[in-house]
Amino acid sequence: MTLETRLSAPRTGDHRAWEPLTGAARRIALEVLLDGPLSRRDLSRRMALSPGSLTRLTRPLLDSGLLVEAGSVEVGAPETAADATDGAGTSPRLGRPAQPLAVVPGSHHFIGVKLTGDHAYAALTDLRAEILAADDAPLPGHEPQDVLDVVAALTDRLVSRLAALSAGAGVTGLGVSVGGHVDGRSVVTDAPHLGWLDVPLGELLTTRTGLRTVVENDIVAVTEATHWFGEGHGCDRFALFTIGAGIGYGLVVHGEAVTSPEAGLSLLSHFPLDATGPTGPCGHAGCATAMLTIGALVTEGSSALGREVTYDQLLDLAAAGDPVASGVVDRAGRALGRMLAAVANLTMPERIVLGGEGVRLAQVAAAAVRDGLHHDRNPRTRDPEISLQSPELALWARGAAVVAIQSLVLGR
Amino acid sequence: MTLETRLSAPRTGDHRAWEPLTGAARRIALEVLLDGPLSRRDLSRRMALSPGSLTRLTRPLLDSGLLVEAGSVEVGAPETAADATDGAGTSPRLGRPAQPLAVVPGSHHFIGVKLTGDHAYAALTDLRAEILAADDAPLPGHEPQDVLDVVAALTDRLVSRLAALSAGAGVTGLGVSVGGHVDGRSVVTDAPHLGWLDVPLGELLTTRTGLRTVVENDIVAVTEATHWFGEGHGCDRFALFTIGAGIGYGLVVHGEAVTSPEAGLSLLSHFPLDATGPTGPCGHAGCATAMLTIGALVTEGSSALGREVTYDQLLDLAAAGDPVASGVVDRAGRALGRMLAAVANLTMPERIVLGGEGVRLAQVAAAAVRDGLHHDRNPRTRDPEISLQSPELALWARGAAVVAIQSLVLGR
DNA sequence: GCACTTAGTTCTAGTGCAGAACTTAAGGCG
DNA sequence: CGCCTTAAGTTCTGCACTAGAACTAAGTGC
Repeated sequence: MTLETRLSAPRTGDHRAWEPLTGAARRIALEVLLDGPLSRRDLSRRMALSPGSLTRLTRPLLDSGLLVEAGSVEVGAPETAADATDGAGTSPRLGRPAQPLAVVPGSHHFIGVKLTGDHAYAALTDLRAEILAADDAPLPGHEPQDVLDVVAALTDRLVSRLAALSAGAGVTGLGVSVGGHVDGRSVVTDAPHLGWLDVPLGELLTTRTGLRTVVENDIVAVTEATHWFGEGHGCDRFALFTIGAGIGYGLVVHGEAVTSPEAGLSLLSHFPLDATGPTGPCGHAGCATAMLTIGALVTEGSSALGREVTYDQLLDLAAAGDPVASGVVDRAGRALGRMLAAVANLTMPERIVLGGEGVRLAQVAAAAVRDGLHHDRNPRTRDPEISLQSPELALWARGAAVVAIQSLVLGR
Repeated sequence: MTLETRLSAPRTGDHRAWEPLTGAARRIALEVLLDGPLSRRDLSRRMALSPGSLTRLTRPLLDSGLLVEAGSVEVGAPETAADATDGAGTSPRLGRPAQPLAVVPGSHHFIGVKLTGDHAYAALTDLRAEILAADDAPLPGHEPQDVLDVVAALTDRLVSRLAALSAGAGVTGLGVSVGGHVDGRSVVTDAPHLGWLDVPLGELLTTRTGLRTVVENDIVAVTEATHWFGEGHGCDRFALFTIGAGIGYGLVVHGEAVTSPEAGLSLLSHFPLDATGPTGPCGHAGCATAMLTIGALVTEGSSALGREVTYDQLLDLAAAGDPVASGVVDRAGRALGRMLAAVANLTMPERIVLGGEGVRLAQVAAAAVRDGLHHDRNPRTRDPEISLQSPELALWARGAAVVAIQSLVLGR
């Protein structure tokens, strides 16, 4: 160990900065990373540690460049950060002002790649999962070798982009997400869209790119991103429901994502929502796929209107009051509401986050969604908070990057 | 502290035995309580502690009489316990034999009371939640005073029974469960069946009985009992679904019960299961209440058969092959299957535990339940394990006792 | 300027853990 | 029968981390 320490020069931002962290120091870094600038006093309260311990524990974190005292530094938006902290606290503005600690987002960088059946979407992020650059490429084939080539090429390009943005900075980790089942954040045991069974993608990419690589199911990855840095932040229990080409569903309970072997199986695709609804390709009448996916709505809308419309055109028409389009959209909205009622009844979340490329449905058909939600809910309940996520595709790649961030920060 | 130690004579089974426990010692006691006899070696592996620490930490637990070395003692079934441990391990039967540690179940006793709108059911249990005696009494009224009187009378009677069973033993804690919402395991904020709003039942009973008292929602309490000592034991994620006069639903995720403010609201009562089903008192067609409760099935069965039948008679007829009874029962079984599919799809449990007085439906209509389950499940999924719980009413009171046990063991 | 309040630091004593060496209790084997 | 092997459990020592007290720092209000 002493040998290794001597050999590797302690550069600022070196990813080794995390590794020797003891339990308490790790937790401090994690708290500050997730909950923005926090003073030592805040931390001592949160973690039930004495003030003295905080001085001792934070010093190496500051020395290593992972944290800074946000009061005296210009990272990102200095005043905003300071204001937020001051305003948020019990701020009697008395006594010595607190010295909030913040992570230096640029101290580490990560790359996330989301794989679909025919394309790879990549994003470069900082330690707080802010997207600095994005890129994508088609997959020439489904052989693991094809995918390795594409991911390596995307990674190379983003590494160069990062070098251009800030000289000397390197990438700490790579995260890859894929539809299907992933074991131990490393082995793709079953990915139907790629036709893969037991491909050790993590290992293959670690040797190919030289980056510490983790792999996770795509919806689990987005759920983690939503939990750590997104609309589910600070929530002990929330559900993520995405609408797009398909239906996605992720669950966080007790501050931790549920990662069952079934988490990647698109369990809600055939959830029954409207017995009188159209029948999807699966043969189920009025199932979630037939009622809510973009494809289903485009088909329904085009047939009802007597002409081909895109998803956005359909929603625009409904928003403008077109009765035919509204009929189609409201019916879907009502089905969405009943879906959310089922989620709320069975998982009791504090919040439900809606996302995916088709999330605009929830805005346009907001009243119908509420209707459907209340129809299947006990009137004594309070509605869960409902947050909408941006429909950007880059969020899927960001999810993969967050898994890489977690791997570093949690040390596993 | 030294003073206090000197003042309180260290009696065996004194409930103070738990209180000075430090974090690690508490966890050891908890592991041994929940996972039966464990050797120090087992514990050191589970808790990532050195063998030396185990010696140090277990000594006071043995001295206080909370634990015993199960190899040299006759508690309950000595040979069975020893065999189980030996058989379970990697048992190469080489080297020094492990000395399993076990809790002394009789070192503490608890009373649990379940309140309904018109009755109180009480149970006396040991530290492992085994029921030693049961009792019950009608409630003369809904005033808190009426309920206090009944609970105090039942408690007195069970304390006497305990004294008769084992001289000198006392009761460590009292748990009370009630349908409705309970705050902080103490205050009944809303109990519709009793017409209560914000009754500080925990405090009232603590002063009235002199026992450390905790209060919890009834279904949460049964869920905790199932989790710690019942069919959900050892499960990281499971759902409990009870069929009786109403529908009950509890959820454990990441080894912890979900206790949202909504957990006691009977959220699944109106869950839609069969659009063509009968309409319940709530006005929903084919909701869980209308399809699955004992009352609904008795009504359906009696009307279909043209004569009054009891629940058990209906199930007997169906089991014997009566086509009319089978029609009613299978339809309910199928609805139950679809209910379980929804639970499985949305919460991804390892196991679903079925309980309640009407649980026999799941046995008699097993094939229909499987049908309904598969109808709404992705064929790539594996069925969750399904366990049946005894339909005994005493389990509800046991649940209340378990909450009292938890209060002591977890120190909150 | 001075008291007051709260944040953060320094120092010391004590706790609790790991790790190594040792003891104990079995089976295997010549 | 005695010795070796294996694995569980114990004892002891050093170390890492923590709490707590006393102290310093940096502001506000009078």
